[in-house]
Amino acid sequence: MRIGELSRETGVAVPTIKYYVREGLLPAGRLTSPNQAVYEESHARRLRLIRGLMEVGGLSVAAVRDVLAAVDSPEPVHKVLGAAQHAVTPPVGGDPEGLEGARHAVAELVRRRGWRVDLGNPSVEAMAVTLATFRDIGHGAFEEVLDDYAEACERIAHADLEFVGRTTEVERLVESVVVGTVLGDAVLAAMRRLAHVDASARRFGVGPR
Amino acid sequence: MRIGELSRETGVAVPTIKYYVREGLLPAGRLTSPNQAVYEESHARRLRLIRGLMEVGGLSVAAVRDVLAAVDSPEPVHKVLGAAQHAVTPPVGGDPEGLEGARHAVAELVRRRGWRVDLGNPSVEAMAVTLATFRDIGHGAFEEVLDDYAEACERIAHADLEFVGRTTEVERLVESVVVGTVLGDAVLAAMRRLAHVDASARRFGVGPR
DNA sequence: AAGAATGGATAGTGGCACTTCCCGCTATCT
DNA sequence: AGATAGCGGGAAGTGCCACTATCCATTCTT
Repeated sequence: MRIGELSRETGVAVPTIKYYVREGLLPAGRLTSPNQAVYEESHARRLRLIRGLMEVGGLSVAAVRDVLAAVDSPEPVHKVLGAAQHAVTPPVGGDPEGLEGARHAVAELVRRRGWRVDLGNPSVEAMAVTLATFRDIGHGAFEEVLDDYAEACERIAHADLEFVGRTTEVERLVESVVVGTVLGDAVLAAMRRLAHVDASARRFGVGPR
Repeated sequence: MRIGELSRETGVAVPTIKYYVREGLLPAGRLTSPNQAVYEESHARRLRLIRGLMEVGGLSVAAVRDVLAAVDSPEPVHKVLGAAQHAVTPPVGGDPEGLEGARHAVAELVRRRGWRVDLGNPSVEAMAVTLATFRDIGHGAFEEVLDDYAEACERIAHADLEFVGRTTEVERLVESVVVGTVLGDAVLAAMRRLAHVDASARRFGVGPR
């Protein structure tokens, strides 16, 4: 496959493909002469993965690079999970007012649920920052739903692990972890909105049906 | 309060505050003379809300404007929910290969769960695009977990409605809907990651404890 | 009285994800 | 064999976004 075909195949413009190669997201094609190269089906697959992570997952080029590095690394799955999460968790913004208290609330939650989670985990901090923001803007009562969220998340995590375990091709198991992590967020967010609409319709008796 | 104090109070630079006023995110201060204005505590609260939506919720200035318009509108709560969701749902990117089939999968899910959701809802389309992307990159098996996700989301939506119902100040009820929708996503994503780490630790027997 | 701060407006900045342009070469059509 | 299209590689440019800097005349603070 030449670059033009790759472009047609995936819907990604040729200069964009070149850009991704320069940025280290996509391996270069195999040169057959000083200015001709061939691309394999694996390039097309990788390219679709890149676009999915960016367009649906909302990742930046830099984040995609980190995530793909995790996918390609020979680490065991649970280490890759950590690396992928680290790459995906956006660098936390400024630190809000009640951050210390929010950190404590997260630690308490982790303890209550008996989660085997290191409190240095970036998601712990991300959650603390979010809870602190809830407090700052006067909606600290949100913390009362945390346990409901936690139970829901336990169920989701269990299902996610099942899904990953079902992946037949072992060499793409790590990829399915990463994809499930990133794109799963998008599905979850969309589905939560649908559930909101439904719950709201039931309570206020409006909408279809 | 003058603009300098407002800036110190909220940690937002003075030119940035002026920018938000120009962009219609923040009402202007009340002029006491041609070049002096006073700001109330409400401005500080609104400013913190803006920063929270942007930094934690990841919304653009334009999205924040739309969300705040919903907050300020005199519509009933369930209408505001729809408007807020519309404002928050990022315009869907390109349409992937198997979009039609994915749309069908979403419609089936909605039918199965008996959700009172209009299939024209932007979140339906967002979810279809995401599922189509899963298929495109060879992880269509993800759809097998949709029902687990759905049950988890029903629980979450129920808890969210409870939370909103507990809001005592009626005039900020709509705000709590919007905040819960936007920042709740961030909490949910972070918590799902923590649950992943825990589930992975249990299955592979690593990590703390 | 003097220095700092303000409202309002215009222009400029830095980061990001491309996109354009160019060169000399190669593949393909006729 | 010649014409035409496509290619690899690199440098520069584009458009958008969220600010940020500068300016001026006025007003507040000390």
